Amino acid sequence: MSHPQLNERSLQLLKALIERYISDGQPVGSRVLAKDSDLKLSPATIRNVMADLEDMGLIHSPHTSAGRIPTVSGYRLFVDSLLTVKPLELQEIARLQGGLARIEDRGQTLEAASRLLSELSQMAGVVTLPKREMLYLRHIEFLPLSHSRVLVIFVTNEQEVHNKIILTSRLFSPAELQQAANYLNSVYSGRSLAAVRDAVLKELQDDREQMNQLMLDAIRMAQLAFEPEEKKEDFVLSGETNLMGFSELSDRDRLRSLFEAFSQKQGVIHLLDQCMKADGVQIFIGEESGYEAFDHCSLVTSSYSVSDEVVGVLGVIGPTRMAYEKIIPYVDITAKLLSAALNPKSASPS
Amino acid sequence: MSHPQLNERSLQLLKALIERYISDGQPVGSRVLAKDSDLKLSPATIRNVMADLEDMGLIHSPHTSAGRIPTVSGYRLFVDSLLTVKPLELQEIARLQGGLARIEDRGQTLEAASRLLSELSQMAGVVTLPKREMLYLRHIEFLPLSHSRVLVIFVTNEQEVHNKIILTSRLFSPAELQQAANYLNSVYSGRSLAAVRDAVLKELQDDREQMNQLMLDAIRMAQLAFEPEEKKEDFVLSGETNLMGFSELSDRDRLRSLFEAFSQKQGVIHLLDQCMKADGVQIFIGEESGYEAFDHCSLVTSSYSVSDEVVGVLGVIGPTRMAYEKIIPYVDITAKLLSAALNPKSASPS
DNA sequence: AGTTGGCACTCACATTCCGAGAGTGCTAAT
DNA sequence: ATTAGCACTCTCGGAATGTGAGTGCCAACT
Repeated sequence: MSHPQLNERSLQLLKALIERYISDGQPVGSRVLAKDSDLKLSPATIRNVMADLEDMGLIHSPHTSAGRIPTVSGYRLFVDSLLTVKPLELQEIARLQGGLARIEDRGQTLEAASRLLSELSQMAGVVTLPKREMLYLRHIEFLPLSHSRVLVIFVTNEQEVHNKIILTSRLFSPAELQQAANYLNSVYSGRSLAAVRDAVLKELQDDREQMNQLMLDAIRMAQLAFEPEEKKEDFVLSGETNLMGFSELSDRDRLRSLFEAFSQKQGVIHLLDQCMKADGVQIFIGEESGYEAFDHCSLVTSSYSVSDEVVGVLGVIGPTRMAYEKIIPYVDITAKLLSAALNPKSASPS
Repeated sequence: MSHPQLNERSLQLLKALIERYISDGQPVGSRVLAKDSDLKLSPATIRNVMADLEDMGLIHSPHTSAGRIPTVSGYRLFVDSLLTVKPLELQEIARLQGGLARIEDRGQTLEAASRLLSELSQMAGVVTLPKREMLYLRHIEFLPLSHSRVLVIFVTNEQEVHNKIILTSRLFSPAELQQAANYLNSVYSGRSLAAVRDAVLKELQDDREQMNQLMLDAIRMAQLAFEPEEKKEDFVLSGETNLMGFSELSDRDRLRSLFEAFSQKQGVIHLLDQCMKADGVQIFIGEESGYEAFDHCSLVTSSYSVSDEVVGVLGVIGPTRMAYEKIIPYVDITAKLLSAALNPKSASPS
């Protein structure tokens, strides 16, 4: 067979080439690769193999007389089958844990996680806010504003406060609002917001007969309060400026469209949402993400959870040429630490 | 006198030169200036004047055979004494007003103002969050969390909800917390947070005798809730990416340090705080701001107010070479519109 | 058949070298 | 005081050139 094929040796060379390129940033030529890899082969042989790899679309050369650099498929094969990740040392983990645990405010915890990611990776770190739906309701409160506007305040998961202004059909007295809140608290407290919403809808459809006016009002307000809001989704980004240092992104237009994507938020959120389904570490390389602004970036993500429910995603954004073997464990451990920090503390015997 | 002096003519030429440079971005030579200005002077004469202006440090040439560009002092003189701002057309104002008025959520209003600034100017817009101190308290509420942690929720100015977790000295029952909140609401509602804090401190010092335990507890909690937090200050930034288009900022390191300043926030906040004292439009040109990252930027700001109290600052950030005569009225009007949008609506006869 | 040395060839990149153009400062004339 | 004239300086763009890295292919070797 003169057809290109992926034998053990070519894979080994591909691996060596990509590792070299990741650490150097320079196209890798046959000569350096010959010295770099353990294989005892001459540059000429390596050239043959490299030609095969190029035919298979795993590497390419930017111009005739330069070495080769990995393509997206090359990176993909690399991270899927060739990569050897180094697990972190326990000592290191303990150190990181210290930075995340025991922060009172939730927003600050997320920010700390994001900053942690960016500092570890020297690239950009991102953490989505927890999906509202997945949080469980702890307490709800209504506060009358002017006219028939009512401020709804609800607390979830011990710490987080959300608020929203709703327009009610008629004017309610403070006492009425208080009663409505009491009712809702007694019935729905402890359930997830998604569950509450479903239950509320069902109540409204099913049996209006046996409900008194108070309950009906309360339910109606709850419906308004918990109707889904697309706009509210958000993420915390840190270390964006680190990305300006990388030559592959320092092109004016690329950098600009990347930062524009960051401030539009919407596209990034959509991309991150996709990562919530899969568990474990997930990777998008270059164009794989489908967002033009991310064409020259890779995204390494992992989801995090509260009470065993996946509620959000965090990750690292950097140039496709990144040290995946380090970034992957970083993202992995940060996701676990963040989950631990957000979870209701286990009962601690004093 | 052969000494350089600032007569009417040289000022007129300086003005023409700066206007030309702002619109073109190219160093301005004697020839173009001769044609540009209304003065009937030969290039040679202009050259003499320009040499004088250079001696006075108002302009300088980047190299021997280029035209002149304004220095910081040149710009300063320009904006202080030479600038002719065009007031906006009423029609234009009405259009802008539409975008800002009638947004329910306060956070969104600030964001809208920031975006408005960046869109009008095609540069970056910034709006500080209102100073907490200046807001008046509308309602306060305590919610027990685990152990002796208490979630304090307080509403200010009709719409804004703040919250904070405090650690109390002992465990309080929900009923006790309710009573404390009732007490505080009855006594302090309607006053500014700063006033509340002062009053609370005074209460604690003055006459412990005639207070019952309940009031004392309430006061203590209020003290914890309202103690000043430096960290909470923040601003809303939009259109940062517009800045990447300007050649004078496209230098990698400059751009990076600028964006780093944006994400550090602290320095920017400090700078903006200084603008709160002066009223009317205020301008920092280049190094005047004292922050290295802003060396090549100008900042045009104005303060905005709620209930006739200055509570925050907004402005535009761009390269020193900006169309001040347009930006100044933009910033001015946006500040006024934002103040109007935030103020308690005047009673509207339906 | 796979591997290797040799060799001609191709490019990107840095360096150098003009030439053109813009703009200045100075001086002498008005 | 203003201006025309002139020599001079300096940047910028393009062309020419050399260098070095790296390739592809072929023929020879194992």
